[in-house]
Amino acid sequence: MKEEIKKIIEKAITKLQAEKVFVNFDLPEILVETPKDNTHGDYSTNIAMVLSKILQKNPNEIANLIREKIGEIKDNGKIEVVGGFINFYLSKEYLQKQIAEILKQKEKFGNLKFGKNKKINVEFISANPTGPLTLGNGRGGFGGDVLANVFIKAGYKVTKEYYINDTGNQIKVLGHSVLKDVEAVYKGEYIEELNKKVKGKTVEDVGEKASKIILEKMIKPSVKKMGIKFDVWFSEKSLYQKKEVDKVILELEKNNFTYKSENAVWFKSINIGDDKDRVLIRTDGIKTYFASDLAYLKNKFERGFDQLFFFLGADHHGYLARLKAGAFALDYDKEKINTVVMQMVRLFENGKEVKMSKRAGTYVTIDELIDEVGLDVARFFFLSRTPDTQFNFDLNLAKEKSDNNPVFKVQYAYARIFSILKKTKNQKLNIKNFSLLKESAEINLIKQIIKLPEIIRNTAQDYQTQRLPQYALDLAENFHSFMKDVKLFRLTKI
RNA sequence: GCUCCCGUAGUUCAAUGGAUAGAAUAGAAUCCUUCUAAGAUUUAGAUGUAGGUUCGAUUCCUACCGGGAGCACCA
Repeated sequence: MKEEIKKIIEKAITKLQAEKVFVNFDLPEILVETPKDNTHGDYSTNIAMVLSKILQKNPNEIANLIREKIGEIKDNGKIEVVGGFINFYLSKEYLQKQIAEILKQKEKFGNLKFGKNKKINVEFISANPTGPLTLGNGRGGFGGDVLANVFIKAGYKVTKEYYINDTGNQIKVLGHSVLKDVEAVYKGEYIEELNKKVKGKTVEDVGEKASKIILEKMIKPSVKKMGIKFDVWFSEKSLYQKKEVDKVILELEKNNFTYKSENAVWFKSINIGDDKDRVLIRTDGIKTYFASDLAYLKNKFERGFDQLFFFLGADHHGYLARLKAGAFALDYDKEKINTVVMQMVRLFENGKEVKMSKRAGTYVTIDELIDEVGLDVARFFFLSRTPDTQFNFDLNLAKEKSDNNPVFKVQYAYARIFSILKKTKNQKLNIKNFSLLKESAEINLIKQIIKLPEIIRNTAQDYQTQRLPQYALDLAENFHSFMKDVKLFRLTKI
């Protein structure tokens, strides 16, 4: 609808130019928006204000000229000019038709062609297999999952991917921790259990075995519990086994992006977007995580993705520059790399901050949270705020609040809808006459429902996933109002 | 010192450069006691400070104040 309005306005302006009412100018982009206040119409454009400078005319005058040229549009109730805005109102007939259309489309309603079937890789969580998933992973997990789902709905081909750092220093550290020797770092009950269970010849061996158990018995079940399904679990170790790390270092050498200094091999990234050079092979011969990250990046590009998304914690925000430099040096398009940086989740207890640390063993796991408040509450809780702002999490408050949490309003609406569907299951309903949908509660509900495609589109563009819980809440509220005002079964005895 | 994020009702959060800054929750008032719940309506209450750009700034720019994160041959 928005697009149609844009075209209509464009046509009107072009006509006015042809008639020499307007001078010729390059048409600026026409913004059609949904006003916050619905008395200002269902759609609205500020084009007249934008043009007032170019045309040296009063916005209201311009708006009226355009309004006249537009004439009447089918499906439109009325078009009004107010204070320079041109406001469009949808007619009841148009709205009623939308319901018929939705019933035809069923769950395909809201599917867009926006993504043009482009391939997107969304990597999220990717927590090291050295301990359980915590609240911070909850934020990245739900956020990544939902954004990936939005992309799917918007018409992209999406791969949800988890990168497992199953080799290297962290694994060695885990080994020490499980053996409880002097170099032990990680603490917690699970370490105690692994200490009893895992035996191995070397520290690395112990670490690797332990990390496999953590991945299979802790992380994967947590992910499942979160309602997330990954398409690919990608192992870092496999990159070494297939010599992809060596290959990528060779390629950088060939492209003249490496040098040796103090017996270490460096990636010359300082002049291509990064603020310093990065080590690829340390003096002791060990390749850094960044080296395998580049191999992984190359691997993703080779799989033919059009866009790569990384969900990063704020503590990794500097990572983007490094990755882009890597892509550039490897002759890939660095613009295909996108990151969503999630600010930190800080844990509070009784108003005081508790530093979360896997190493110190002070953290709240995502399992604990879900057990405590339920999956819906947890998901809704994390998703309802923008990734840009830090998240102060008070478990006591979350528990307390769960009784009057907005999510229950949404669940209640779902329950009521389900109940209606159950009641009508055995009745043969012949739904044809949509013109009966004319009460204001009905009209408002329809207007809310048909916002979905726009929500999907906007979110696919700006990644602000908090829009979705908000939409669900608005929809639930409209539905409750509707249930209050319209007695669905008033003619049948229940 | 440099880089990034954030300062909005009592609280938790919204607001593609637009119209009277929206919700939720807590507060006040009224209704409902249910088509399975925790439902509906009304009401009061906020943009850190100082400039700038703009017809118009919560949004963009600058400075300052405050909170957080990062600046390793760790990830």
